[in-house]
Amino acid sequence: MSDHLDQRFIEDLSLEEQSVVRLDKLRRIQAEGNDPYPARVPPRTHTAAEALSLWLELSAGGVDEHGTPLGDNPSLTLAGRVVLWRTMGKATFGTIEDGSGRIQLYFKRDLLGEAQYEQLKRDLDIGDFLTATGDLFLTRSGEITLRVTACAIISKSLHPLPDKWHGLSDTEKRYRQRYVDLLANEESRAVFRTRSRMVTLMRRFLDGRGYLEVETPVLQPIYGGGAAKPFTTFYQALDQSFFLRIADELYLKRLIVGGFERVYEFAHDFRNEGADATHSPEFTMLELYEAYASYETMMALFEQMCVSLALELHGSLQFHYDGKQLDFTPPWRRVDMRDALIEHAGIDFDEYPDTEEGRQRLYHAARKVGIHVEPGMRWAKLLDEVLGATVEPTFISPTFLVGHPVALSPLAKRRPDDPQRTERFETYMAGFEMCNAFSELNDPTDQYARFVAAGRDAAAGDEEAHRMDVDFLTALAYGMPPTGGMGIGLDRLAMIFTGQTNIRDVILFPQLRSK
RNA sequence: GGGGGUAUAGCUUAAUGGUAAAGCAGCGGACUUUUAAUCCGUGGAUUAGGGUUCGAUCCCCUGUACCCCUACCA
Repeated sequence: MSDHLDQRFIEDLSLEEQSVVRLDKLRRIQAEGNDPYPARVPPRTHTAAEALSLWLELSAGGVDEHGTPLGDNPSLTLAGRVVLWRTMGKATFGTIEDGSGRIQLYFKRDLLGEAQYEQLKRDLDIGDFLTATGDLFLTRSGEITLRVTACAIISKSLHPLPDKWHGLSDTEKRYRQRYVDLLANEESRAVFRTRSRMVTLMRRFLDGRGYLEVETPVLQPIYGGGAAKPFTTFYQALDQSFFLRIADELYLKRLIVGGFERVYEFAHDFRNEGADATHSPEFTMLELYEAYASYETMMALFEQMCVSLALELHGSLQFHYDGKQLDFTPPWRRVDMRDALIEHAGIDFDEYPDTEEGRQRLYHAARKVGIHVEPGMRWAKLLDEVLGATVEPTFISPTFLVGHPVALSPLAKRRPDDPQRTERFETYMAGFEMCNAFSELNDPTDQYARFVAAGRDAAAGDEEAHRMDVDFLTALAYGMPPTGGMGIGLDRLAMIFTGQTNIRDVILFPQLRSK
């Protein structure tokens, strides 16, 4: 039945026995003059969900002993993927699924005619897309069902679907072939619907506050706005190496310089680093900047945004995540980094200045409280290690961590009361970082000094050190108003609101090694 | 990078140093209101390579992929 090209198709796609059978059915449908992939199909009059709710109206006037409405009973045309199929001789029940849900169809030989009925029985497989026209009735067991008078296969499926009851659970296949995961697992579809809804709500939230959504370059000649190893690429037309952005911070601030007072971007950022349950090398960050605002403004904004997300997505400010109870009720706890380190690690970083001597003493102090640190670690790195090991895991309900030292925050403004610390906060939920915000440093001379300091690390071989960006400094030198800015880890926030504990489960197509 | 785990039919699972089992899906048959329909019959599989062994899916080594922990990643 299959010609030469079909044989190659079977080999190249590694079609198994069942798929070859389906391919034969496909060819038979064509041989009988029907198109299994028609360009035009009868217009769908209702989705499954619409048909089900229509039944409430139709049945309001009562139904007869066959389950048919006594009153008006219009003809509807539905379409969807066949997910269940039960033939019982001269009658068949099938269930189709469309984007709105599922509905049962009833096929009766006497109604369809023997030829079409037998053809359907013979050529249709679970997984095929079907269009069906008929009227609604209620079966004996009380299920709303379409009594089909005309139908057609509108797309033939060659691969058998995963188990109708267990779905697809193989992790690797779920990531590699997300389409199979989605079509087989309603829970997976729900996760991505929720993520999408979350993004919509965030956009609406910001738009409602006069923010402007912008797009800035993914390919950047100098990577900046964070501390991370970049992906590198080559820009042929410019004959120059470029980097995939690790952040869009410095571009959004240029827009503030340019006079846009409130900007945001949902940015795909790229960091050429390890992947684990909370890190993906390609991830999404929402960054936003607001002129004449400070980190206090950002704190209130993030809190309000998350409260509205929790109410919209969970209907409550309290919900469970990974077995932990999270409480979003404002005001959120605010914890000073120095106080928290004294409390949880017994280390007061004010007693360890950022000098070689102070660094060494901090190293030993960290060792003493049992934290795994390396002798060569920089002061800021040591502090971060201690923080990550002792303080961060205690932040389950949303918590603002404030009071970061300048050395950890090269783009943040100094505190007026303590120039060695910054106007910065990070928000933690369920023990990991969700957001990072500060009063943006707008003093070009101080920013220059910070780049120079970072440049020493870069010269020492630290790929992650901030790079001197003269154009950015030039922008600041034209004058940037006092500005509050924030970066929100969108994937992580999606994990919180969808109950997922692995970042790959909220990314539609996570990268895996090629097989 | 280090450590641990997993890999069996299209899917979900079982078992064994001696012919690899089941449910769903498939194929053939019965059944004109089923509900994961049911009933009868039936084909199909041990991640790749090497070793030990009379014999390996199982034991050993190597590779590959995925997962977890750890490290890296503020």
